Amino acid sequence: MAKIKAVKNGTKKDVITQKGAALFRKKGFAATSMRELADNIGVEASSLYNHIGSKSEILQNICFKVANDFNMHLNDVEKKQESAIFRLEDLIRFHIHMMLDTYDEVYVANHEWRQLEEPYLSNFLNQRKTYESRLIEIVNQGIMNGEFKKIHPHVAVLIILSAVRSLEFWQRHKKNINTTDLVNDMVTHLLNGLTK
Amino acid sequence: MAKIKAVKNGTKKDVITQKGAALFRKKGFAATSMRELADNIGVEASSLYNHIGSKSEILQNICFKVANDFNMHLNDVEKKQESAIFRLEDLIRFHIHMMLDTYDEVYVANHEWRQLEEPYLSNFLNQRKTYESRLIEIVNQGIMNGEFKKIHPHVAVLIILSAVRSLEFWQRHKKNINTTDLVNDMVTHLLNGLTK
DNA sequence: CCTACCGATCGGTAGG
DNA sequence: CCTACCGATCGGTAGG
Repeated sequence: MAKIKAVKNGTKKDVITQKGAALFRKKGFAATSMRELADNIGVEASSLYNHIGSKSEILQNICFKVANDFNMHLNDVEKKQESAIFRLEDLIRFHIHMMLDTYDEVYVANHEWRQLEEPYLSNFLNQRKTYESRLIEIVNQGIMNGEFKKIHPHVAVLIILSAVRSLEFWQRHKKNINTTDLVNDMVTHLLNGLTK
Repeated sequence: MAKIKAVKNGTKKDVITQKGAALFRKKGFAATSMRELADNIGVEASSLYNHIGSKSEILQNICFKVANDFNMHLNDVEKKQESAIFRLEDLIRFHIHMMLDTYDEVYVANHEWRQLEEPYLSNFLNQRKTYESRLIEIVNQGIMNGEFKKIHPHVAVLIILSAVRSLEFWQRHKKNINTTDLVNDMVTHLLNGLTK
């Protein structure tokens, strides 16, 4: 039974979304054709439309799934009411975890959101802006507490978010350093430059 | 005379490259049509081909121009034989400067290189890998010197390169913080987390 | 899920 | 630099 659960990838729609994410990451959304995606799955292009409404819809599914995962986790972190440094480390570790475990989806959400159509584009950007503001608020609290250096919280958040995105390049180096070392080194670099 | 120099943007080919960079950044390479680019310049699509050989060639010009600028500057920095921390700060400031001054081109080189065709794709990736290795060597020297903490130099370089890329999101915040503050805060965050 | 097909748009060329 | 046009490919639909 465990085997069946491990093998199945959910509905056909889920398969299309996953294969779509893998192709969109490798070639970009606009440069990937529905025929290519269909080939990759093993059906004709027209058959895809029994499970999804349009090519755009695949991109929407990917982007909003990723946004939702990050928002949900941030909700949890905010509820904890721990120190700012604890919450920030939790968030950094979650970002790294998401990047390593759902690489294609996160990559596509980071790079191809520009190809979303309205109103999805505006909605996505709003969500991202809100997420960023909530991170800034956490850093701000840490500055008030005296946990962090007095730098612009905006700049600190930009650096942290970008640093975790650097794992996009990680595939090449996977062999040389193990994940635990990587996460610890990253947290050290990012936080010890921020904590007093 | 100064006015003429300020107005002219070089050859028509340069205009095409610049307008191309602006459009490729906003919409992506694959999602930008030659008719759109031509409209933007104020000619018919077919007229573009008097100045450039193909759509791909525009992307090549952008990516290799950017790669060259970074390589040339790194050559200068390596010649200086200063402390590792001095050279690293110089490099960080140069990256920030490039990002702020030639935003479209750097953005496109960072995001759309995937759309390059062979042999340009391989060549570009090789250049990037070499550039990264040279930065790692600088950090490594700093660790040997005792200037830097003992973290994986690879991880440090990934964080630094990603952090300077975060300026891609900077446009939105330009009004709130001035550039000098930004650069200083960024250098502080990145280096004080790295220096003993 | 497939065959057959649509109108639109693409990058690019010929010829002046 | 433009008009006129090309073959190829695109996302998507009809109908079974």
